[in-house]
Amino acid sequence: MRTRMNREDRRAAILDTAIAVIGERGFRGFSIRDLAMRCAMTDAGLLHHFGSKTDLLLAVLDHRDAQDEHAIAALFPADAPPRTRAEVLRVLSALVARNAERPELVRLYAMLRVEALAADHPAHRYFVTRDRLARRRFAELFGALTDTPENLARQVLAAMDGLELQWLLEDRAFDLVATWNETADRLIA
Amino acid sequence: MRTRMNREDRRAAILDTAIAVIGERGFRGFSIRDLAMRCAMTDAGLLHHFGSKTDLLLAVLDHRDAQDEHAIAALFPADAPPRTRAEVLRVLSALVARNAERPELVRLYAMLRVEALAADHPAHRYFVTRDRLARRRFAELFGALTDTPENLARQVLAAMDGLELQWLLEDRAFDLVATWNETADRLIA
DNA sequence: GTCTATAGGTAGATAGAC
DNA sequence: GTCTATCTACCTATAGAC
Repeated sequence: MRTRMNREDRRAAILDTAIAVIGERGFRGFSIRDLAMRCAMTDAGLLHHFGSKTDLLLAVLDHRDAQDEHAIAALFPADAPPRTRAEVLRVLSALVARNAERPELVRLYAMLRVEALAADHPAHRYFVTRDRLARRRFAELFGALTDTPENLARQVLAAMDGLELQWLLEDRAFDLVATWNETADRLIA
Repeated sequence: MRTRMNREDRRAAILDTAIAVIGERGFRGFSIRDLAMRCAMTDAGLLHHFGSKTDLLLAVLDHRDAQDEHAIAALFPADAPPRTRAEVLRVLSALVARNAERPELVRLYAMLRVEALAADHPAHRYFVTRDRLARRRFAELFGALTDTPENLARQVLAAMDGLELQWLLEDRAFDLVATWNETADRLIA
């Protein structure tokens, strides 16, 4: 007796499982068949919803971006007001705290970002654009704090990503947010 | 007219090419056949030297460790003398400078470290052990500078790895060593 | 919307000739 | 030591039944 799902719910369920599977094995390392089994379907059934493996990957990334849009926009308002150091630290801490609640997502992006270094990877363009945007947003955030905001943005992003990966490597054995707050306090003048 | 190689030279040549190929596609993403072609051999010929794909990966890691042993030992002497802040910064800078000359190696380790998050990855144990050792060495290095050296070690390692990955993502468009020196100066009290 | 069946390709690994 | 040939297994994707 299987529960019937409508198109939207089924797609959403597949995408959620795909986040975990791709995060574990990478885009190249996972198979449609394996993902389909975890969704209690056949591979053909799954491909009915997403035409190809590549389309599935891009759908995962789009899906996540749509979900995160509001939260990100709230932290980085378009009118970009000048910020005090305390405000900046609070924004960064909130970002990390958000990620600390979504380890599968942190893992997905860590995996794909490295895999997508290869120019022929289907997510290569996506990550080039995404990282450029992240650097720009961070540089704007730091505009009032230093005369080389691009440089600081690079270092802060690197430290943040590095610490999140370390947190996964150590099986989340330390307090990510507390440790990040310490790093940020040292890194930002 | 092909150049004949003896066993040692052939193995070394394969391992060098494997560093590049695995760094580009990951362990799961590359094929023995592709690697063999880049070495101007067949897959069967290559497997004569390394019994299996997994054995090849472990041979790559062993090979690198043997090559790096001396350089690392010189930077982290076993008698572990107390260090001044300036000495510590110099050691870290030397480590990063060394990596800046070996981008294929940085990429290999970045790729494998993420891939090997999965417990069934053939290099999983290797990286668990390796990261623990790195944290211990760094903590020893920071012993005289702070009363929470393990905590600082984690943050410095994370920032270093994160910046090296950023450097690859941006196609080495910034000066890795200079940027790292700036980060380290801020991070280490 | 999900299935079975299958096409068509590529993978890792082995056997045996040279 | 390297080759050709081959085995077995798995992959993505499609066609068509229900």
